[in-house]
Amino acid sequence: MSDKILDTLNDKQREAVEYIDGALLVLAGAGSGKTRVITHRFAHILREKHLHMRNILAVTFTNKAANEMKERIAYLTGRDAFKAWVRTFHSTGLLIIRDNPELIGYPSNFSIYDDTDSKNLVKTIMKDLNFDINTFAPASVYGAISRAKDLLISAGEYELEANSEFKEVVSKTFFAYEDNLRKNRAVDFADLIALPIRMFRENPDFLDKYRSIWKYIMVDEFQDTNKSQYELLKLIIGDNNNICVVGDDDQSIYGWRGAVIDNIYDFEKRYNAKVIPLEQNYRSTNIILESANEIVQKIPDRMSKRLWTERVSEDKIGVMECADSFREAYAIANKIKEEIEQNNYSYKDFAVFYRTNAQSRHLEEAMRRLNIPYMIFGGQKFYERKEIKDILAYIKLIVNPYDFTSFERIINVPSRKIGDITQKRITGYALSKGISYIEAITDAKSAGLKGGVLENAVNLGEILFELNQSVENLSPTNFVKILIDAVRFKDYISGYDSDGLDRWSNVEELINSIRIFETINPELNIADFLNEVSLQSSIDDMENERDYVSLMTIHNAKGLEFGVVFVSGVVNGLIPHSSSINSIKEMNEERRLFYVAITRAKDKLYLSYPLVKMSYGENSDVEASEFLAEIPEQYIEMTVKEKTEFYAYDKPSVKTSSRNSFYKPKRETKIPVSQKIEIPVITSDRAKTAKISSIKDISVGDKVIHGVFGIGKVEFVSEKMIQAKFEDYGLQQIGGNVALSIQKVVE
DNA sequence: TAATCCTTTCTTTTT
DNA sequence: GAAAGGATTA
Repeated sequence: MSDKILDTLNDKQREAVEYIDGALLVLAGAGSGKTRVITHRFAHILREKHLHMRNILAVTFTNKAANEMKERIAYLTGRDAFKAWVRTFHSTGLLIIRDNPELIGYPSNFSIYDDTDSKNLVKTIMKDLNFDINTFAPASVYGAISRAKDLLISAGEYELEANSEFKEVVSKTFFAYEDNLRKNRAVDFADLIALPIRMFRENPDFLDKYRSIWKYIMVDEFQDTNKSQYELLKLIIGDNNNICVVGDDDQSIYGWRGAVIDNIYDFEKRYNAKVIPLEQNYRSTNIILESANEIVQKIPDRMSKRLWTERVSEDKIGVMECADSFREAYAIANKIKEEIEQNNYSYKDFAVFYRTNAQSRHLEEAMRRLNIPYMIFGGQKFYERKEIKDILAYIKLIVNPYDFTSFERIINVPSRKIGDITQKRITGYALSKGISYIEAITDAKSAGLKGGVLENAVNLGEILFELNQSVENLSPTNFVKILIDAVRFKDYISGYDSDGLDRWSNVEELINSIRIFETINPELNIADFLNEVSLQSSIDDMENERDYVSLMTIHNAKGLEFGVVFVSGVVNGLIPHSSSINSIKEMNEERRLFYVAITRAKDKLYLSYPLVKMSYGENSDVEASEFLAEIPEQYIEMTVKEKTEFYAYDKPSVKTSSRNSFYKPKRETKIPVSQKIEIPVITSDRAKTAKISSIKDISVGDKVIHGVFGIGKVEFVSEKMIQAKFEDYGLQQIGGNVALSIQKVVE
């Protein structure tokens, strides 16, 4: 009889799946089917041991991976895997804290600070402590604090080893930072792991509860766990040796975030684990795989494993030497078009990787001009856009009125004529009385505010108070709509700058995602939505239905695969990055990073590099990455080779910034005359639009453009609103400040 | 005292 | 080429 759990596996995979009791280390090379091993093993254990879904804990690094695993498990078991404990480390930690926050003295409505929030807090603290922000960057101080927390080092312990000026600054900031997190009733990312550890250590009963639930444990991407994550695991494991970790030391690329490869070696010894290497790669061709092997084999102390593949191909690795990164982007875009025409690929089969987010701009521009649908993952993430963070800060403050960082963020947004000095009055008042910021704003008179400023403050306080009372009662969508309306966010955002329309459409997208959240989780409120978004990662919302080219950093690409992969900016200074050249350890990580990039490719790989790179707004000459020379010559084919001797004209830009938009001649941009690649002249990639000053400028029959709905035709106009029919969204009513949300399309 | 404009600084990667 | 700090204006 056929068995879909075991039959489709190769010998090694099957061995790993069937090795149920005792510790197991699966050394899973790139593309060797590790997700398959985890999901099949999950299903197999359930069946063999007659367990409930909740009895197995599987930890991954992204929500996307978790969701895919749940789907696979559902398919394999024929059971509802929605409740399966397949989660990220951080969301597992959050769940444990939420289970009983009183154990660490937190209320149930605590806030979660993301990196930006935490950095802001550090900065405020450093200013308060009179530290020079120019000498000691708040970002690196926060980095030091969070690395310490990942190592489970407390502020007190850090202080003992603070033997430099920088470390002393960190130490003092660290104390205040922890103190402030508590006062703000907030936890940061590191706390999501560190606090559960504390809860478990201090409350054995609490730990026992989880130990009795989780009878089997699996961890994905184990090479990327840091000290605290490993500690948390050790606590959960206890005497139960039924733990399986899956990892690949060659793909460890998060050392800078505190990940320790040594965890793998330690695991093997500590638990006397059986080691099963998975060496057959099902993803890449022999040429791609052998080239990748060349890159990492120079790293000493690797765990022994040599990947092999049955996929033999004639296709060499395409190398593209381009005049500058602008032309590089066009070369890539053109190559994508060419591949699609010749080889029946669709856009989904392509990905372009880069080392730094800043590199995405040229690529984006090239994709747009050549009409290639694309999606950028990471970088300026949706939830990190200013307007979105502002609204989320409002919600955070309403849910947790003691949250200073959120208070500080929104107190003068939109402008309420409350500057630094007035703000300090309010915070001073709140702290001296021990009351929440919402109470302090509402009682701003006692804080010493007067006149219009006082009125503004009190008004805001009342809005926030009302909403605070309604967190449980209002549906998330209504909650956020009322909020946005009450603080006149639309008027503010629309008059913001020339991007006002874009920004407002982001806000509408936020409302939309809240609506979706509400539909999926009808019983949850806006506070639950906050928890969800704080832990979302950049590739989580990757969808399968639409056809587009994926653009992302190499770090974001881990775990993914594409038919054709482009790695751009393969120059010394980016890959390997200039900040790594002085450290052997970091150089090895750069190697692994390049290895990860290469091994994402199934059929074809292109490596491209510019001869001139823009940095600090200045052009400088660069050379091809030293790693490139390590790829065997017979595997390489030079597909594009441009020269840089000829300089023609300044490159045009699709979008000019609203400020400083006057023409400023820059250093000549190098564009060779003998150029095969065509830059299309685009008259307009958007409809030409004209701003209107009031609703009176619109009449029935006009074509209009709306940030979210796109282009539509006006069918009805009244004094206060218009109705228009949109291509994708049908008939929509637009009210409020119509002049700001709509523009006329000029034929 | 807040908002605006101009100058300076700085860019790795992210759950 | 953007974001953030500092000086200037209102």
